[in-house]
Amino acid sequence: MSPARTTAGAPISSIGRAIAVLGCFNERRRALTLSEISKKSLLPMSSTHRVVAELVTGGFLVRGSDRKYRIGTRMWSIGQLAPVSDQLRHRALPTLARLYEETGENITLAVLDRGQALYVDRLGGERSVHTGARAGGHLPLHTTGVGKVLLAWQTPAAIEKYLGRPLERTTPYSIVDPVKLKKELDETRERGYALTRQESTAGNGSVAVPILRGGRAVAALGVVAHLTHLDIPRLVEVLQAASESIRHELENDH
Amino acid sequence: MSPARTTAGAPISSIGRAIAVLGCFNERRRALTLSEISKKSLLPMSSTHRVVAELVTGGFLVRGSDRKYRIGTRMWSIGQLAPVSDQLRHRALPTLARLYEETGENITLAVLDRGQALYVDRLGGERSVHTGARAGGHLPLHTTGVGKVLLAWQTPAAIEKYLGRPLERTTPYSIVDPVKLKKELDETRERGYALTRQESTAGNGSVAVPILRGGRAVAALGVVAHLTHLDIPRLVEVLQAASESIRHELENDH
DNA sequence: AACGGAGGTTCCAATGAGCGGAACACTACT
DNA sequence: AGTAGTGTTCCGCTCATTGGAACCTCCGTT
Repeated sequence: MSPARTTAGAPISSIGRAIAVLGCFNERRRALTLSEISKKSLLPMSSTHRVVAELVTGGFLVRGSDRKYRIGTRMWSIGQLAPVSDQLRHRALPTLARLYEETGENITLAVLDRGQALYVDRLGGERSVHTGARAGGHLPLHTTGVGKVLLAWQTPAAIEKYLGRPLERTTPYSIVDPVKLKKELDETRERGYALTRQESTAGNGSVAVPILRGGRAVAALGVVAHLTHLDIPRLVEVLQAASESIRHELENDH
Repeated sequence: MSPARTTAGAPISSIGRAIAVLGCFNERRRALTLSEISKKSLLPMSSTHRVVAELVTGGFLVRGSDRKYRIGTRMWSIGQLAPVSDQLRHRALPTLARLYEETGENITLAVLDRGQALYVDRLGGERSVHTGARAGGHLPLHTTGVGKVLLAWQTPAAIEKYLGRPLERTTPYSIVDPVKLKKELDETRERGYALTRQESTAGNGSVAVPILRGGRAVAALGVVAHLTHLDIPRLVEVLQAASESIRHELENDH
């Protein structure tokens, strides 16, 4: 009897293990030692060692001079072929860059993916604050500006469905009460943009606007900044202009 | 005896097969049917079916309504964690966007990766011409502007090594004679930028400049456009300014 | 309606690739 | 020298993986 196959109930295939290993990496832990991978993936060391070695051979992992493993260029390269709102990203990028120049703060572009906000692009690293958002990363809908926007402009049914699930708390300011969140979403829809104050990360606030098509948000555009920098009226203005501009780009020749 | 393990000499592990399947996808073929994958990967249909099914379960592949398979969001998401010139890309993006606004043409940023030009960013889709370049894609060093730049500013030894290998031809204008290419590289270094005329794709030309650090090109910045649009003096000027600007960005606070 | 072909899926017996425990290295800190 | 943490190799058992074959489901054609 082989323990690993009996522990979790469902037997895990070799490929499933490889994916599990790759899944250990995330925005917080981009470099892992073998033991860390072993712990996170719940695989025995020797199995981890073998799987990891094969992934390195395939170029999906690389081992740095610090002996830690990282996601390899090959994985990035193939990943780029995924259809992740390609149109949107291409059309929006120049506008995002302009926003970044104007504000000097983190600019984020997110879409709805599997009940979370998927950040498809993010501009502005060192000049601005550190946020949880990363291109390729997922964050909850109810704690982020772009998330609240994406949720507010969904169908009522989809909103209800989201409210029915447990709402995770990430800071003391997170809105985790379904009733309060529903009210917040209504207000967001009314005023046309969303605000957060330390609901996702301490010290930060955000403003976000939807990119609308047929009454639904196909994406959300946001600015994250330190609370003390947050000039809301100005940001709302530039964001709404940018959103309009992207909407036009999307409508042109397509 | 299992044929698949004896055909190619080296036995291929389950994980290796999965990687081979994912490797079937490329810029030309972003959506594949099961049979196409089977043919390309040289795996029997039933094996392909199983491997693909597991990759779908893991979110590394998705099946569209056209029944074709595509790279999944999960793969993109994890791939984003790969350290692909992160600093460079973040710092350069606003400058790339400005270049795009100014020229309206394809702007590319590439680095050297495994003896090829790896496009780490590309701006400007529909407004401009169609090129072979794609963020995440690899192209030969000797047929592209950014490639010639990356090669020209390597060590003499690295250049000789490259010249020793067979040079692939992609258009009738490609330079595939090592002697001519060496001369071309010398000229490139002298004048400070590279030019191509239909050497990569028919009808297109390009201008490219290096982003230098310590006498070596850490990256190359290029513009690809239809030959008739190619205002070389102007492009050289804006590219060199942009290169300078990115070089400064890279030097600041790091 | 019958045919044919291509694409896709399921089945199943055989088997060897993957499995993980154990023993072994290597380093670092004490 | 001792201990703890990390990484690597070995090896016999076994079950997941394998691929041929049968089957299914759409097509367009006859």
